[in-house]
Amino acid sequence: MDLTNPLYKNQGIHVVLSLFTVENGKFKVFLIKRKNQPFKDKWILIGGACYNNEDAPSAMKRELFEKTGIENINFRLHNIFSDPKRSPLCRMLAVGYIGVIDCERVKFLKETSKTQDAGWFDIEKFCDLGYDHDVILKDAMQYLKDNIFDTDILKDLFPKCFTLPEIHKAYESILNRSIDRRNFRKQLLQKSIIADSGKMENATGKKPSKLYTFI
Amino acid sequence: MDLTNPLYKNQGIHVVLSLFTVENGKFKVFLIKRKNQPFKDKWILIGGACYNNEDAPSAMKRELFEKTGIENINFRLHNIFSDPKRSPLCRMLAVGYIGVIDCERVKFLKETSKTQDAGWFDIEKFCDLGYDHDVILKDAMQYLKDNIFDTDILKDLFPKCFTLPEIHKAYESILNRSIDRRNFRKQLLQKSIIADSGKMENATGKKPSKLYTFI
DNA sequence: ACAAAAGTGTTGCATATACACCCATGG
DNA sequence: CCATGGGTGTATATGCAACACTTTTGT
Repeated sequence: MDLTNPLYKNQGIHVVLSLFTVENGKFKVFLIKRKNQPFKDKWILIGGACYNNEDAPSAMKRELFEKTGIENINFRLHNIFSDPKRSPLCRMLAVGYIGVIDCERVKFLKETSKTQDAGWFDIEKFCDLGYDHDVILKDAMQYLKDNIFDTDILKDLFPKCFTLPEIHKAYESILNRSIDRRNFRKQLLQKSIIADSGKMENATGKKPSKLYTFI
Repeated sequence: MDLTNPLYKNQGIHVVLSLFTVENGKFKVFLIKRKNQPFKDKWILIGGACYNNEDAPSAMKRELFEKTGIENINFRLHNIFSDPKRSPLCRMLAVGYIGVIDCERVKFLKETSKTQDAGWFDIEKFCDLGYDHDVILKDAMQYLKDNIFDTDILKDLFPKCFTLPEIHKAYESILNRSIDRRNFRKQLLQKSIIADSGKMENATGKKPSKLYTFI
C-alpha cells in the first residue's frame, strides 16, 4: 500500500447506527440535527468516523455513548454503503448498524459541539435526511423486519421483564401489521426467543400479565 | 472531517473475494500466491484496495478482472472485517464478497506484478492464508451454506444449461452432505430458483438428462 | 437382458395458521 | 355484575422429509 497514491489516499470509515425504539406503541428512530456543514440543520442518524485504533463495533459504541449516553447495547451489521460520493468532503465508506433500545435509557443531549438537537421520530415522518441516511435507514428498517422473528434483536428494547401484550404491540408496530396473539406467544416461546420469568406484573390495570424475559 | 487528524488519517478500504467453484464434484476456492511483502509467499484470496472513484462492488469487479480475467459475475456481501491490526501496513477495513463461478472461465494468470502463482484449492486443504483471510474464508463458506437454498447464488457456476445431477452434486459438495434427489428437485423448482429449459442433454452417458436454467 | 443412471409420486411428520372461549381484576 | 383485557387449546393447511419403483440408453 502506497498511501500517497491519489487513488487511495484520504479514505475513511463511517459507522452509522439506525437506533430504533417503540414508545407508546409507536415505532420510532433516533435522529440528530447537525450544527455544522456539511448538511447543516439537517437531521441524520447517529454516526461518525472510525478511529485508527478501533474496530467498527467499538467505534459505533463510542459514537453512541457520546451522542446519547447509552452503553452496553447490541448492534447488528445490516449493510455497507460505498458510493464514493455519499459524503461530500472525502471518500467515506459507511458501515450500517442496527440497534433497538428502551427509549427511557436515552439521556437527551440536545446540544453538543456538533449537534443542535436530537430526539425520537415517528418512522413515517422522517424525510430528507443528511448524507445518504434515507437510504441507510430504509435498508435498516427492512433488515429489522426480516430478522425480528429469528433473533433476539429486540433484546435491548426490554432490558428487564416485559409482558406479552407489551412485546406483542412492539412487533405489530415495527412490522406495521396485526399479529394473532395466541400464535405470537407460541412462536416466541417455541423458538426460545423469550421465556416465562415466573413473575407477575404488579396488578395495575385489569387482569395481571405474566412477565417474560429474553433468553 | 479533518483528514490530518491522526485518529483518522491513513485509513483504507480493501475488497476481498472468496471465489468458489465446483470442479469434478469437488468444492474449491481460488487462491493467489503473493510475490511481495507483506505476507510474501503466502496464499491469499483475491482482493485489493478500493479506489477513490469506485464503490466497493466496482472495486471488486476490477480486482477480479485484473487477477483472473473474469467479467460479469455476481457478488454478495457476506461481512466486513474491521480489526485495526488486520493489515500490517496501515488500517484497512475489508469488505468481504462471495462469488461462485464455472471454473472453466478463469484464465490462469499464474504470474503478475504482485503475484507469483494462482489456482483452485480443495476447500479442506487450505490453511494459514495471509492477512486474516482464513477468518474471511470461513465466514464466506458459512454464508454460502446458509444461503444456498434461498437465492440464485450458484447462478454463475452454470452459465448456460445444466442437468439436475450436475447441480445436485454441486450442492452436496458445497454442503458436504448427501441430499435426497427427489426432494432436491422439488425444492429448487418450487422455490423458482431453476426452471426446465425444455432441452435435453446430448445423450452422452446413459439415460439423457433434462437441461435446466437458473431463473 | 442387464447394468447404470435419470425420472417420478405418496405418505407421514412438523410447522404455521386460523379461530373462540374462559378467567382475573377494578370499578 | 359487568367491562376490560389476558390467558389458553384445537382443528386445518401448508411445507418438509423419508422413501422405492419405473424408464431410458449403451453394451
